Amino acid sequence: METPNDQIMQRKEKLQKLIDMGVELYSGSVNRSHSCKEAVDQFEEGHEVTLAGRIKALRWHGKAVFGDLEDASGKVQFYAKKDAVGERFAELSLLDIGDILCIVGDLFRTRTGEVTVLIKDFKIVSKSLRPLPEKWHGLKDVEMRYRYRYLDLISNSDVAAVFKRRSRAISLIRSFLDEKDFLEVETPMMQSMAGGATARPFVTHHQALGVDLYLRIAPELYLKRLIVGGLEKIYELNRNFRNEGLSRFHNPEFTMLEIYQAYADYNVMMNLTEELVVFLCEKLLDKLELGFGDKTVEFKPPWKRLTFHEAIREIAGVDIDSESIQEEAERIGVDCSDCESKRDNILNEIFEKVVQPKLISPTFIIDYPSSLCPLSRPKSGQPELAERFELFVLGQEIANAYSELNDPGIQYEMFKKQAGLDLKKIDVDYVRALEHGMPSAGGLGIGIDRLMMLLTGAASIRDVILFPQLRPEQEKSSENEPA
RNA sequence: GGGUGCGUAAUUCAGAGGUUUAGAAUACGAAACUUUUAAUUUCGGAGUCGUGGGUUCGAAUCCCACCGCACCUACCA
Repeated sequence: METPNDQIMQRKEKLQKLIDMGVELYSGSVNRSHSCKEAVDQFEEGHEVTLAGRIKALRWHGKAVFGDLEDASGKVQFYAKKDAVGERFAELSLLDIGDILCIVGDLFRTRTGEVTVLIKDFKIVSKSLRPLPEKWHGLKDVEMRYRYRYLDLISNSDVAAVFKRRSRAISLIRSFLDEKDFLEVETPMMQSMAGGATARPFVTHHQALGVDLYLRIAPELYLKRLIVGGLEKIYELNRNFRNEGLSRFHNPEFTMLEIYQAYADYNVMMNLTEELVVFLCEKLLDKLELGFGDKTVEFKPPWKRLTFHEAIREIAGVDIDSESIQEEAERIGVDCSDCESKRDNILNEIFEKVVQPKLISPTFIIDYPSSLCPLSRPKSGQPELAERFELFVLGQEIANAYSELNDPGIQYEMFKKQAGLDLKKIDVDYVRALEHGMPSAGGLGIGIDRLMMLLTGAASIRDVILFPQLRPEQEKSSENEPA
């Protein structure tokens, strides 16, 4: 019922004119001789180049026009004049900002010294039917930036840089681990039981098998099966899915790096974590000190390592030997109403509320009370502590690691406790695998999206995920229909 | 789930203490211009002020509901 806006109408009219003129649009491959950047960097007066890209600006001068052509490498100016293109000038006059254009021409420098292509021949590769966002403020509306990421990428030049850095980081992680003889593996994302973490899963259904399947919340139990199978050093770098709330730090699907190493323990994984993150900082940023607002994060190793109890004593200033830890908590204003008066729960509450936000530069917190982490191996000689660490940076958890539990008896008891009465929820095959004997092992998980937030200075996880989860777009009007 | 804030042209933003026809810039159309580069000059078109109700002589503006988004908070490895 509504008419599309007049700019779309005008562009459609231009498209029709081009068609009427017999111009072939939306055609096939284009053989470029250079990228825009190469054309500028390798400038040679009079040298012919064939370039292609999106028109980002047009400056008309009657029977001549200057424009900016942009491809993935950068921008180059082109210049077309009626003398040089003859009657095809009419075709040029139907160009719009946003059109995809292939140009053939000779390089020259304008009187201000800018490298420019003097167009001899050209081809409209694709006509743009919708106007681009405003040229110097770019696209600001965050909803539109996430929803229409292509527009964000076209109009905000720094966005591509974030995702290029992310891609480079992923590639560096692989080469770092491959170099150390870790084997990259792929385990099921559709699992008949969603194990390895406690989170609400997404459910789907397999028609042919007639069973419900869960999108994995963690690859952990499959990776450990591979440790049983003798693959000693493995990692998986891929998506996990958790059916929980969205926030600045949570997206329903997120990228996780999990690494397992047989015969290692959490100390080995701690060193590996430190080495990996320092490696990434050096390769990606060429520095180990990052500023975030008024805070400075110092990645220079060795990183601070505090036991859970030390952290609470030193950072929260709590007397952890106190008779009444509850009183201590209340003294520093921590609400423990949900802690069921359990000492470890209260300590955990103090840790999360008071200690964690103060962990700015990378800090390993080690040796958690066993009761807080049933899935890890008790510390030898101190069964009340778990061989586990978490890495915190800027108050956010970045990594989590354990000396893995490999006792099938204890594992089975843990599963039974978690499953309650529903014994069908127990991954008996995993217990069976452990019964065949699993080497001691260190296991490490690193949240890649949060790590990328650090490495790009992003304030929201949505700034490091190309297409973050949003509520599906509503059918509002013909605005949404194809132009 | 709870709280706070925001939603005005294709885009970036003004306007909010109630008053003629809701402004600006970019973008778009017309005219001039064959070395401009945020091109310039002149003219023009473009908006159901998120949606729906209410108060009022009169609402973009005040009130209510809904929709969408953001932030905080809660839940959650």
